[in-house]
Amino acid sequence: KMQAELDRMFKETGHQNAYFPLFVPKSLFEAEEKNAEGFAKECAVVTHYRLQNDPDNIGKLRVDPEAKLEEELIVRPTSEAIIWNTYRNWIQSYRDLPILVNQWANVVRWEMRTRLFLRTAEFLWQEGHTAHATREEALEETIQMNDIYARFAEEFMAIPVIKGTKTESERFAGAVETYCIEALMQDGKALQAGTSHFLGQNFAKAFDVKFANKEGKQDYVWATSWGVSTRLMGALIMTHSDDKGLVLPPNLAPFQVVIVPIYKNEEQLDIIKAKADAITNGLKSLGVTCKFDGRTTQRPGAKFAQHELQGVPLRIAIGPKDLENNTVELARRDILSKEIVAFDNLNDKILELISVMQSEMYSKAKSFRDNNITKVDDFEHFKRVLESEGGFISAHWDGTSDTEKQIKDLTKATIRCIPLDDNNEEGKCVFSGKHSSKRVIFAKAY
RNA sequence: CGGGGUGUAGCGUAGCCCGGUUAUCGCGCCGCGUUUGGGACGCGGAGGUCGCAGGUUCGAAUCCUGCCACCCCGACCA
Repeated sequence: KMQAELDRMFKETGHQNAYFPLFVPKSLFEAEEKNAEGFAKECAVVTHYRLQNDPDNIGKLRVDPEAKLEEELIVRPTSEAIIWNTYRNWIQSYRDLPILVNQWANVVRWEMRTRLFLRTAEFLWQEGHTAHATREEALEETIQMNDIYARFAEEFMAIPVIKGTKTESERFAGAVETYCIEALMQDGKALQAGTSHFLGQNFAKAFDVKFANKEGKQDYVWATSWGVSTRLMGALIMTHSDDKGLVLPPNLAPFQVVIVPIYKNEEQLDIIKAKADAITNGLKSLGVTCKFDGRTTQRPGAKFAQHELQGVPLRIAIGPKDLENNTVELARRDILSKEIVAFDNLNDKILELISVMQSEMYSKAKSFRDNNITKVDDFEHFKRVLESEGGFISAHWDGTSDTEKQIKDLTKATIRCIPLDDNNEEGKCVFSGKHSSKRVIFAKAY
């Protein structure tokens, strides 16, 4: 569902999907130096292409030492290199531009330590790679895509985010500027939820991608790349879940409504089934997805618990009492409330709740986030906040990497982003006391 | 790589210090019956190289040695 919604948003803004190879020859990977250096420490590398029976260990296989590749293949940690190597062949003239391509692909980053959903060695993501004739157009694209990520996070995932740019030390390797959306998890730690990079002409120069502009002069193309990953699933879980399990916003739930029958005999089950069919069909025509949990192998209580665990937004229970009174029991997953609803009002009630739940989940997350942004003006306070409630810290920074690093070494907090809002405010750096023209967002991050 | 910890049935575990019946308990699984408005109950049943290898011993899940795997913390993480 997340993939489908994002894909739709990409297509609405003129992008098309493509797919590029998983393996990147080492020589291509090396071409953009900063990018290569940034990822070098976490690359899986293919060195051989064949296994054979191990003569010393019957029944086991070993790597055939004879089958060594002449050039190692890097399992893509990101696809700039292989894509720009391809774009070189696609672009000669400004008439070939822009190229607006996205790919859904798995990538591998051999992290020293992984963290489920948030930093897995292999993950699924989408990576957009665009090529433009002008700096302005590329920058506009970078910002547009960051805005799309923010909209997706807020409107579909019900996760409030802060849009901003990264500091130099947190920037994507090879980028001129990295835009990002930053979210705050329930435990007070920050999560980078998406990034959009303005690559300038760095990759075009590294891969020699030139085009003839309108004046007939050769120029390097301007580039962007942008991505979100299965990490968003971690964000979803860590923003909304409670002790009973997942809480899915209605806009993302695979099924928005589940119907659980409660019955004493086959006869009752048949009647309930007929009602459930009517409800399901009625909801379908209203664009609401609904399934009937008719399993005879589980009792109602077990089904309730399971659907809560899986985060189904709304649950309808229909039992003997409801058949008598022409009602159903309707339960909300987000606040765990239940009410009896007249069968005839059900559709209206469900439509209303779906929209209420979507917006309430967002406002709940937003007020949590807002209540956990602390304005801080001295370093002792800065440390105290980090040690207690955590969250985002809005503080002045003198703009130097040195200060940023010292703060990180002392507190483990990093600058999550320089917000794009226009709250420019003169002040003094929370660490060095030097001049600052804007507050930035610090936090401990995943 | 450094520090700490754990390996016993599909999952979670007791037993280990202090060696000794047929390896404990719960969940789950299978069968039959009764049940069904919040994770059912009763009866019956299946399921085990106690991580691996070696050693000590009359006897090892338990003691010793080596190895392997996994987990947590840290370093790393555009």
